[in-house]
Amino acid sequence: MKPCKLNHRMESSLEVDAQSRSGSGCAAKCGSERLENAAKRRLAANARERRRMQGLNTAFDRLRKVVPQWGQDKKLSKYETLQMALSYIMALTRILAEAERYNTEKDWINFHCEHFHQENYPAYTGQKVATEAGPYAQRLFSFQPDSY
DNA sequence: TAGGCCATCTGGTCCT
DNA sequence: AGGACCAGATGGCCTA
Repeated sequence: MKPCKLNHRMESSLEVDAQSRSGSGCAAKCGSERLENAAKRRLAANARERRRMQGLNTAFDRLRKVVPQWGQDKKLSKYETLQMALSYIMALTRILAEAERYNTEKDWINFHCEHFHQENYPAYTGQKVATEAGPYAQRLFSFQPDSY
């Protein structure tokens, strides 16, 4: 949980709001009720936003689990996860396309078993496929992510 | 210590 | 009106 500096900012802005309203006819009680309701709405919105972001993070975690992450002891960042998912999907799409070009299932499986190893994958973000990895890996992971 | 990544708060906009 | 979504701001934590 983060410290509540921002809450202090919120409180002060609400104070300004309340002061501007209560100056004329509005009773002090009315002003304080408005202030209280505004604060409650804000807190509720904050809680909703927290839940929403937690849901998003859960989705990222699920995506991390299905995306290749060989030997990466460190967890992929959100950006890296998206880039890797994109590369992975494109690679699988290519594999399916290749399958149509091979006559027998056995030929196709043999072809991919020979080349489908970790060293043929670039490590997710922006790394170019090493030329030594061979034409298969280059075809498989030709995608280059945009730079920031 | 700087830079990257992240969680949270916040106000604005859009949608129902 | 209220909720969902988004982007900007801010500050904490971690690592090179």
